[in-house]
Amino acid sequence: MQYWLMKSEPDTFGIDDLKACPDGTEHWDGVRNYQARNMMRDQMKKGDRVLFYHSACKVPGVAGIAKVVKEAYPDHTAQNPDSKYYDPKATQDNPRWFMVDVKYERKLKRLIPLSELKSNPALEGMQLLKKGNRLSIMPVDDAHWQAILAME
DNA sequence: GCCAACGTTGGC
DNA sequence: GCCAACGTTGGC
Repeated sequence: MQYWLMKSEPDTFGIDDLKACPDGTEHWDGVRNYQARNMMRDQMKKGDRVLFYHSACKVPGVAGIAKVVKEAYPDHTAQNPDSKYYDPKATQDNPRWFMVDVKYERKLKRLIPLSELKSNPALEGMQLLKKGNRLSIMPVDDAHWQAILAME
């Protein structure tokens, strides 16, 4: 079992939006970065748990927990010319982009702001906190997972 | 294969 | 809205 962190912009799709989905489950479409895609496609397994992170908003931080309920399959939005995630290079034979399904588990008791994560010595070295980090999906160490939940 | 130009992410 | 960091594109 692996822990992950996945970023989403709450103005577009936040933890409450996931919660509101049928069965609390939604496909994680729109990943258009190769590193993130590879991790999602090759390493994310059913049952893995995910920190749902709110990015590009007033108070960025960890908002809740979700879990992977379906492993990677082609991201069909890449083949839809009307989608903002359309990629003309994606085809049926070579879908190029993938997604997983995640299911809402719970919101944290409070949103844990990035500023607090940064000042927690237990989280030193965490990928999220590294300068210039722009990956929307990244693995989280067991110890870091525990340390974050201890901040609730 | 190099690298400049450009686009995007995301914190502040 | 600014800007640093990074990824991608495309000319050469």
